[in-house]
Amino acid sequence: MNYQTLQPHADLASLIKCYWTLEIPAQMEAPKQRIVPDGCIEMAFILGDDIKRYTSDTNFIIQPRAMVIGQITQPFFIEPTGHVNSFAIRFYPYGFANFIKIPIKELANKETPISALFDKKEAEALTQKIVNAPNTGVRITIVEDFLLSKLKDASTIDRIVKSTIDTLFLTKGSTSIDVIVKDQSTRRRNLERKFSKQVGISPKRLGKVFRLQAALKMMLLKHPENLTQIAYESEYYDQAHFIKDFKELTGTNPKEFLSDDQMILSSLIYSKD
DNA sequence: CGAGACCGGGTAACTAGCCT
DNA sequence: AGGCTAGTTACCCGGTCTCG
Repeated sequence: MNYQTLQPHADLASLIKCYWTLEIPAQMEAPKQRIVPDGCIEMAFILGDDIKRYTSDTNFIIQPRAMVIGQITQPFFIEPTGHVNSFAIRFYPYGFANFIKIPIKELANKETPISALFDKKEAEALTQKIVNAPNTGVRITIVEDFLLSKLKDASTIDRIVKSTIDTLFLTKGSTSIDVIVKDQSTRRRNLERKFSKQVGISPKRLGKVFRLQAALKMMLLKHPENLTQIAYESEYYDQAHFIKDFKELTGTNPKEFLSDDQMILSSLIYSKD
């Protein structure tokens, strides 16, 4: 397995967190991978064999080979059908809205083919170029040229949205929205509207995702003595609350998650910065 | 039987539709 | 954009379950 992350060009660094590539040779029994929400929006190109995404225990769809995955608020289960070779762009929560015309809310919890987001011919041309490119460096150049040409006004990230997200991230989602609104020159309703437009999910929901990510990181890196400790350190009011959120966002409970090597592996892959 | 893991219900906080 | 309000979700705190 080969997972790599790369940094974006300075002009796009405010919108793009990183690029990543993943290569895994075909396995006889390719395991299902669990993808946990991380608050980011991804544009992904599948360069290897098809990837299935389960929509229930038994039903699945084949993911589009060039797609955008919006905010997710539930776990995604994917499964390779052969060898894995993916190239993806990870956008900050507010980083993708400026590139498209349709409300970003419509991208949540699913894959959208890029042909549905941009001019069809343009999208096809981009996909072809990415597929045919000799290496990741060239792919990044292609994608950056494309994105820069689509970026109408680079300075349109709403400052209030950005500072709200920063606050939520720094406090692991524990700051109440009321407190955030008090410090800003905006009303609650207005902040929600801005989030809906720029991020695609509500402020509270994004905070929830950040808090879970903080807890996950702690669980994976620290090898905790007990889970109660993790709950408190990641700003959960109590264990009950921690477990409830954990189950909602990852599909399993914390103990089970820690005891399954495969889950740990896949969440490390997808959550690494 | 004690400690950690987990569940459920009432209330406070949040979200979203509609009106101005 | 701001304000009101109904419906929804999260918080908090009570409890049970499981395992040594």
